This record gives sequence, structure tokens and C-alpha cells, in this order.
Amino acid sequence: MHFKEIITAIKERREAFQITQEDLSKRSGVGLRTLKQLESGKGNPTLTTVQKIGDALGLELVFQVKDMTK
Amino acid sequence: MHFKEIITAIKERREAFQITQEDLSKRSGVGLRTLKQLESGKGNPTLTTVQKIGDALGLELVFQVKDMTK
DNA sequence: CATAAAAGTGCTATAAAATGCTCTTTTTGA
DNA sequence: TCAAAAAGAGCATTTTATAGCACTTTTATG
Repeated sequence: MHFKEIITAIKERREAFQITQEDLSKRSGVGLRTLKQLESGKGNPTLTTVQKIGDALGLELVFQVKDMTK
Repeated sequence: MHFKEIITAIKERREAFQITQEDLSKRSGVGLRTLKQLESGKGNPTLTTVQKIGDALGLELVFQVKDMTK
């Protein structure tokens, strides 16, 4: 998954839970401004920011061998 | 995967390819100093840094629903 | 529609990531 | 064992992520 897809995954997962950016900010401990920036496609989050968001949304970051057959 | 595991994955994959940090730096476009810091367990890389390294090592970042059954 | 809630943006301060250079320590192989 | 290669660390600089505040725009709903 590239950058955009990861951002999209966050947005979709948040919306699936029907929580607002503000809710997610509180749950994850990531600043609201940061979330807004990310979801609107700006910035370049650090691993810990992504992981905090993941923890709050039940998403996990995996770094795996890329499937080259497709 | 948590932070440390991701770093370990990078290190193991690089060593599996038997390339040096310097080689990886050149291949990935990530500064040598940055790689050294990361592999020695310091810092908090941005997504793009992780992805550049992944591109050079055939590793892909995936943000997936966490398996809660374990 | 009108209005409230949610999302997005400009400005700005602070902290930290990325980077290069140089030097030290560790690892490796002849 | 010892010299070269690789890895790690100190120092300094530039860039940028994080964050809060206030404001605007968009979306949802009664």
C-alpha cells in the first residue's frame, strides 16, 4: 500500500466506525490538526502517528515481502 | 507489527540481500545517516522514508484490520 | 432552505526527522 | 591478530511533522 492508500484506509475505517475526526483525535492521542491534515491528503506522518491511529481503529501496520507476481 | 518489529524487518531483509547500509542508502534514496539511526533503534521514521526503504528491499507496507483473536 | 456539525485551511510555535561530515566502535575475513 | 569494512555516534543544519487556535467551507438533517 502506498501513501494514499494508507490514508484512505484510515478514513474509511474511521467512517465505518462512524466517529468524527475529533473522536479519533481523542481516542488515538493524535492531534486533531494532524488528523485533518492527513485525511485531506497532506503531510507525511511518522510511524508512531500511524500506529496510534491504528491502535484506535483496530488497524495494524505490517511490513511484508511484496508480492511480485501481480 | 510495532515499531521495533518493523525496524527488525528492515534489518533482516537487508542482511538477507547481503547489502550494506550504504548500498541500501543509495538504492533507496534514504540518507545513510538516517538508515544508521533507524537500524540502531533510534528515531521515528516518516511513512515515505519507510516506503522508500521498502521499495528498495521488496517490502510493502500494509495497514490492515488487526486480528483480535490472538 | 436554514442551521449545526463536521471537515478543511491559514498562521504559527515547537519538536523532531532527515541529512552530511567526521570520528569511534564493532565486525569480518585473510 | 590485525587491517579493512561496516556499523554506530556526536555535532550541526535544514526541513518538516505535530499541534493549537481561529476561521471558512462543506455536509448532513430537520
